[in-house]
Amino acid sequence: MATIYDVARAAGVSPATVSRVFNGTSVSAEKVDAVRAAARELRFVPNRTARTLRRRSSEVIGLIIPDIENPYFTELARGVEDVASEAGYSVVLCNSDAEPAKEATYLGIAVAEHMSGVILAPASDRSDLDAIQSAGRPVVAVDRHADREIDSVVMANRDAGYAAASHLLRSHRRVAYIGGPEHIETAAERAEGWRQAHRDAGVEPPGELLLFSSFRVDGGREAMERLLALPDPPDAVVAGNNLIGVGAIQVLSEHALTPPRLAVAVIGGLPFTTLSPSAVTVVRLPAREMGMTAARMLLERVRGGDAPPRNIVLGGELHPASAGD
Amino acid sequence: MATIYDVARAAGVSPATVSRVFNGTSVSAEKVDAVRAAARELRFVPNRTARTLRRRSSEVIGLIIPDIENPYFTELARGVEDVASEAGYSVVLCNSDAEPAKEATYLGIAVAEHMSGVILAPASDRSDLDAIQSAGRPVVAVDRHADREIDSVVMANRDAGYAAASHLLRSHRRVAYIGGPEHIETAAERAEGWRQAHRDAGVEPPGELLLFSSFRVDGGREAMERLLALPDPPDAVVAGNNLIGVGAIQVLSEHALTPPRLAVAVIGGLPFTTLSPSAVTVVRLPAREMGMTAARMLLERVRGGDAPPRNIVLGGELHPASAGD
DNA sequence: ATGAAAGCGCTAACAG
DNA sequence: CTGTTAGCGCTTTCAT
Repeated sequence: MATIYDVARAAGVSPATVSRVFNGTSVSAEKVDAVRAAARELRFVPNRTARTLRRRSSEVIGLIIPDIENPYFTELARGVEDVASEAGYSVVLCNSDAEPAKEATYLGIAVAEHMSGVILAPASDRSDLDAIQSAGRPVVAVDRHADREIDSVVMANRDAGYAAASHLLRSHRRVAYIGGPEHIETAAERAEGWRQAHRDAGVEPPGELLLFSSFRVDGGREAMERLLALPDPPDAVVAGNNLIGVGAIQVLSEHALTPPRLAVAVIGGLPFTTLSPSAVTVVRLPAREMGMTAARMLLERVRGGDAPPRNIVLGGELHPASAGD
Repeated sequence: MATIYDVARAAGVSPATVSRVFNGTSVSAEKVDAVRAAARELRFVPNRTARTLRRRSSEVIGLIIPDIENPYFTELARGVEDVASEAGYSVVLCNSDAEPAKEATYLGIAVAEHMSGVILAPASDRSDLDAIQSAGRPVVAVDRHADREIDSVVMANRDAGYAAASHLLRSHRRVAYIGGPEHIETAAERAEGWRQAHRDAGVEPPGELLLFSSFRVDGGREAMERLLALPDPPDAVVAGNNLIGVGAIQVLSEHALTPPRLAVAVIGGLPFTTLSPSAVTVVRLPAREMGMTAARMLLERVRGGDAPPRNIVLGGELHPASAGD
């Protein structure tokens, strides 16, 4: 492990000059060459840890998401990564499992490792951002808002719920909604869209068709079973996210009600659906774009931007479309 | 950002003692208490960067995978993470996109950041491990072998291909295979299992039914289209991985051949399938276990284990089962 | 058991 | 443009 001292000696310059060469400050051409040659010769790799310690900041940004196995979040991660690596930042992906405790651990790591900033999909509405904020590290919230005034980028959840429900209401009488936990903002907002679509269609939202579950496959399964067991079951259903959609459709298939036998609209993409594209309606959520936007906002803050916090809502024009992602 | 010096002053001890308290070496009970109190008071968080610089090793392990959006790899990541965090290590997830150049970049970051070690799903058969190995950092290969003698854990790919094909051959005449790129070891081995199953069934493997494509959804789609266009199309197909399976089934659905109309066996889980569980045969690959095993092996090396490199093959007894993950 | 002191490798004033 | 120097915050001998 060669250091800048080794390189400096080999190139006949001072360590500072070596550092300058690797940081793009002005050095005479000949010395640059000498340093580069020596560095190559010695297989010199700058020690990032030392640099981070000195600079008190590293070129990595943290991304904390609640479920690394949910394609929605990996797509988001993709977006973050693309923008970040373009700008020379690495991103480290942390899985909070939707547990505030794990989230707190990772937030702690972020400050202890001097990460430049964090993009956080909050696990609860009470994320403790005190430590990281007082360390001066910017945080941007994605998917859900944090409990304080920080940059955030979220989906037009209400619109998505509205689009899905009103699409189904055009040709169906009893349109159910299966959402995530009611206390999660995204679930509540999408449900509100569902309600509004009913009202705008001149119908009172049927309370027994509104189910809050979990944003996971088993949540969708269990809720769908309950809906089918109703005395007067729905003839259409809005799935509050991709995984709920998967679970609901699985149950329908098991009951020989594979869509479009019973109509389904899913909020969020179905990247690995094996259904024919026309069978299910999808209201796509631009997760990748959300990641890219969040990354850009974060980098702006990292570079010292101090505009007032902005809240960006993505997907103003949500079109129900066929499945297939 | 309090430092150990601040804590030391507040607690009336030396910085060394504070360090000892946080590293579990012997310190008298009263000083421990004083230090802990002061640390809490000052909201002290040990600076990991400084520790890493001094110790020349950090408690993070790198995990480099070719496709973060493939559930197979996120499941693997889950396994790694569970074992690692249990042992007090964080894992940073890096997406090589199956590009050797990106892989090389991340390998470089791993040494520059003093990561304890790396778990690598090689993007090619010529990963350059010189730098990281000469830095003394252990590497364990997962999913595919590296081009040199290091610990590795892979799937019983041949068996998986064999199990899938022989299952289908019990009730079908023309069983195709769609695999990833032929030069990728996993693809080649699974194909070999498919061939062997034919021979054991007393049939010559039909060359026109063996297609090498890409390990992605579009690869599966395109190959399935080609198979259906054959003069004598197959009546069953083995998908070489989960994404190929998704693509193939999508195409089948579009041609009104939804499984089990045309029989499909998929190598690897179908976590988000929306098919009824009995429609598709799945030969499950224990990705999570692979991650856990790799993490354990890596940690052993990190702790100084110097046994000769081991090669672990997972899933000796692969049972074809119904879909649904 | 505890403290003093010397760095880990790099960067950023500050001179020159 | 270039070199000297002083740390970043922590761990770890080496004494005591």
